[in-house]
Amino acid sequence: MKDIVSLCRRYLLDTLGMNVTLSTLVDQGTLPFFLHDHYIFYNVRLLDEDFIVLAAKSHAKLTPAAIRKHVGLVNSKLNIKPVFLCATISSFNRKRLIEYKVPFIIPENQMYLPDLAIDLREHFIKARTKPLSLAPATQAVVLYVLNQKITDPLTPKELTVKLGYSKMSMSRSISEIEAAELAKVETDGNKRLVRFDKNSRELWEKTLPYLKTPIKKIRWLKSMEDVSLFHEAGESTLARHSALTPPNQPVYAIGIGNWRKNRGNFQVSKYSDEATCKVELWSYAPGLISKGNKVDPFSLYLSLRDVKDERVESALKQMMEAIEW
DNA sequence: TATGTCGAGTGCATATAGTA
DNA sequence: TACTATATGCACTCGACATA
Repeated sequence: MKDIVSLCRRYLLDTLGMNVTLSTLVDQGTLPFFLHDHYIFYNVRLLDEDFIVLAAKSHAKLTPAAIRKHVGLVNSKLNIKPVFLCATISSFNRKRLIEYKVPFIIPENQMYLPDLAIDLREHFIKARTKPLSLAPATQAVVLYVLNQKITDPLTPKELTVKLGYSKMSMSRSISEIEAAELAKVETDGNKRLVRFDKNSRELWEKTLPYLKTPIKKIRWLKSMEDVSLFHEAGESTLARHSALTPPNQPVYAIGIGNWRKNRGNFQVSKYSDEATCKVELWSYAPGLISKGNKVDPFSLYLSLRDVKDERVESALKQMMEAIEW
């Protein structure tokens, strides 16, 4: 919290040439208790006017409407003009705050103080942090790039066409890829271009910590009637890439959405011993990425990397070593 | 300069699954 | 059963560009 206050002081000095002091509000008792969960309050004097600064403890849960309500409450209780202060803001929320005429300061970014006829804006810092793992749609994008060996820059629209996700999902995926520093994201006019500038091996190694198994669920089928809906997966495919013995019950994969659409057509068994094959329900459709009727080696690796079996571990190593990067 | 088009970003809504 | 988390789409808006 001390950081944002010093950032604010410095920002006011740089932009308005004012060396101000933010002192902790003494008379806090008159303010509703719940406000103290969200803000720390400071007094500040700007251009001969007193203000009370509501420094957000965490802006994540504060919507513009809530901030407007809180600011109005503080104004009515203390009869001093309030100013909302936080570290970052999205362009959407900035617009809403301006619509609501809520004075705010975003250090090193923007200051909106209508009472002082001040509306300074520089640039918007997107509150973007490194993801812990990639969304399934994002994982599909990276694996598509790896499998198809794509080097040309891609737009969200192209990815929408190629992978069948909505443009919004692809837009979010590109943001995730940018946040994880997996590729360079550039803008060309109103187009956004994602350029995977690493070689395949570098991209795979850099992406690996963010990747999850594609398997959401396992199902057992009494019979396999329409094999065209499925891609060969699991140990069945791994056996083709290595010296591993194929399993007695073949393993297949299908996107979970495709499974839901067709599940009335399958004879599902509760028990593996009465099934003829095992089906993995994947978070993305294996056919989006794979070129043939088998799942791609990268997704296969992710689907089996947690299997604690020396034979599988050895076969996976063998398969990955054989990949032509 | 005004206007239309299109790509992109956002909050919110919805469906689904997991968990207490 | 209710609540929560996750994943994705919808509706809307903004901004850049092309064209008249």
